Amino acid sequence: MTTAADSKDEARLGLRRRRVTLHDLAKVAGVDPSTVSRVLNGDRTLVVKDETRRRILDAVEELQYVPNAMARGLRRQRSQMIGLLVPDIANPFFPEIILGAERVFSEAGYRLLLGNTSEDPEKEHAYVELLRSNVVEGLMLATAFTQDETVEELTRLGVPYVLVNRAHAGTSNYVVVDDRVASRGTADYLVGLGHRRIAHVSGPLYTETGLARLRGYREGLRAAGIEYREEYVIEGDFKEASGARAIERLLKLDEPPTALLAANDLLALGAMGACRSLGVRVPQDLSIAGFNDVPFCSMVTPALTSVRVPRLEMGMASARRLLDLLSGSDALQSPIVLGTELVVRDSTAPPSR
Amino acid sequence: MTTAADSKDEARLGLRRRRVTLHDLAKVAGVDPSTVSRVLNGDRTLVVKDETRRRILDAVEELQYVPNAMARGLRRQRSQMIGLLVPDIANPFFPEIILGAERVFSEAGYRLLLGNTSEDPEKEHAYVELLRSNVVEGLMLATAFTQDETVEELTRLGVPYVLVNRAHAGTSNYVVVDDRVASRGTADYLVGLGHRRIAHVSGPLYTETGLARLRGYREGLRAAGIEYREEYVIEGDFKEASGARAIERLLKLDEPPTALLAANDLLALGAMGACRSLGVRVPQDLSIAGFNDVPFCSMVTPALTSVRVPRLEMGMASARRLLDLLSGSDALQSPIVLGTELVVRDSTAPPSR
DNA sequence: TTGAAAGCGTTACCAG
DNA sequence: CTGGTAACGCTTTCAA
Repeated sequence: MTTAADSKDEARLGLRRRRVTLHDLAKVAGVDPSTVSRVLNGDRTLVVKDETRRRILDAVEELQYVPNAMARGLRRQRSQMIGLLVPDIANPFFPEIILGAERVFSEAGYRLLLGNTSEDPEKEHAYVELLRSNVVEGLMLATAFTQDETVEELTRLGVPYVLVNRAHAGTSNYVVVDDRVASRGTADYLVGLGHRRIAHVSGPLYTETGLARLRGYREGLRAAGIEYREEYVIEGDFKEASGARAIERLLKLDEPPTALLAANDLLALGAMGACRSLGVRVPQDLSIAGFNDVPFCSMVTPALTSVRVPRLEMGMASARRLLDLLSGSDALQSPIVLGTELVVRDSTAPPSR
Repeated sequence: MTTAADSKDEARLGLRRRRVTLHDLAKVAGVDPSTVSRVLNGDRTLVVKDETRRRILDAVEELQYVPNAMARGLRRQRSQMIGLLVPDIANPFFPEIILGAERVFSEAGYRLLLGNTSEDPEKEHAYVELLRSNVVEGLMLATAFTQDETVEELTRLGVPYVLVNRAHAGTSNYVVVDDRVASRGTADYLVGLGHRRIAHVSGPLYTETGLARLRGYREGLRAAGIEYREEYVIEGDFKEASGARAIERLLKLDEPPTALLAANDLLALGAMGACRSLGVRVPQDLSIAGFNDVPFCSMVTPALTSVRVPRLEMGMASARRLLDLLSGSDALQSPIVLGTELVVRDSTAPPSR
């Protein structure tokens, strides 16, 4: 018992005392380390005498024992960590995805290693190495601009990964929304308001999302019997500035549009800003709709009509899928497609002309 | 050489082949594992024959060897990981802090484990355990509502940690801005515009930041010889709704204020929203200033005047301090206080009455 | 029901 | 300059 007491004093002493190991604990409890391990891992198959268990648990309390995760990980070949890669945490699209993932993972006893790739392929690759070095057991990629190369490398390595908000031909482990259908829905809505001259600022057309949203737009117009006008479609880059630039060009046309379907909220916001400085009123002179429904949509004036993407759900679903993969369920599951919803606010109205 | 070739074929085969260890590598290179280790760790003191080095490096390429981080960590007693705790990633105040920290840490070869505490003391405590279990080497706490208990426990344990945007008596390892001075600056500015009836929606008064900003406000008024009016100060909780509630009460007063100094941007935004629905024009009828300058300040209409807090810098400085701590520099450093700047936008103007 | 021993994949020390 | 060997702290057979 003196051992225990001494240790306690040591603990009070504080600062950087040697870590308590299973060994110390076993000595204090008067049993073998392996027995301690069994008790601590709640091994239900092996039965342990009640009194022994008691003694061990007491010792744990006494010594404030916490197992060393690296030793355990090395032995078990599991780190209990997941890597989550995002292109830019500051982009309001991602935090909720992270939140959703964190919720599911922490519930399952996994920790989250966060990586901001800044859309840099090298950084991205560094995180693949992390997987190979057993730092993480799986990877969640929320990086839309990802080099396909990375995805292919992961597939080749045969390691567990899931794609968030992005599809890929080589896998079915991804969670997305149907961008085409959602975009089509917004187009339909604008048509329903009475608009005929509807423009579109797209995302980069080398991204899946950019393309799909453009397709949805075209589909909506076609269904309404509205002729496609090339000058009404401008390729942007998902950032504010290109939305502003687009609107400036559109308003110079002989027949300017009465509505704008932007491929994301930032583009819409940029467009709104440009309208303000040009003295064009939204929605009276021009209706604007965005995509993603990031938090600021409801904060700007006029509040922005947008497509709600269930980001929290997306993060959670992706995490669950990855967990499935990790538990070795080899059953090939199909991609997960989540539903969207058009949130109508104040930036859209019937055309006044 | 056959071994190497075989391994290569195995690699092409892909899927879940056994990990390559230092042993395999040593065999292929025809040297002892310890020699490989020396070469790979770039030990400059020990000299290695060029040809040996060459052979080893070739083998690394050949086998695509990546060291096992857990084995290394166990041996070296270092995980190369830092835990970063935030109360809520979705709060726009935090992403940039995370970004700054990530930048510094990844440069230094550390990885970031992200923890969302949701202001839940239990979760917070779970992350302290992570430290004790050697998962992370240090902790960065960006949680303003943190129980003091946690900080004290960390101090007692003698482990490396740093506080972000929050001071604490028991330590000098924190990075903050001078909230009082910044708040005072905004008050001075409003006074300078000609306002005399200036109200304040504070943060929770059990937070350091909440208190300090209130003090700055009072100081500014006192310096201008403006009498303190109790009914002009309302305690909020840093969230939109309480900003709205506050403004409703303030506008019912016999002498409603002509300016509002909000303790953060969310409060200011809530106030702005309430003004809109009450038909009160900003800034003509009421000037509003916020605090933190989160990204949406420049996006709302009218754009919100606010105090810029160097969040990226804050994340970086905190990370650097933690790195210092980790490298065992025992030199007691003083707290880091970063400068702020008032960003004047469209939500503030001279009083019209 | 418990103990002993053999690793997990590294690194660091000591010989040679 | 390089090889052997003993840990790091834990889990998991295999015996007893």
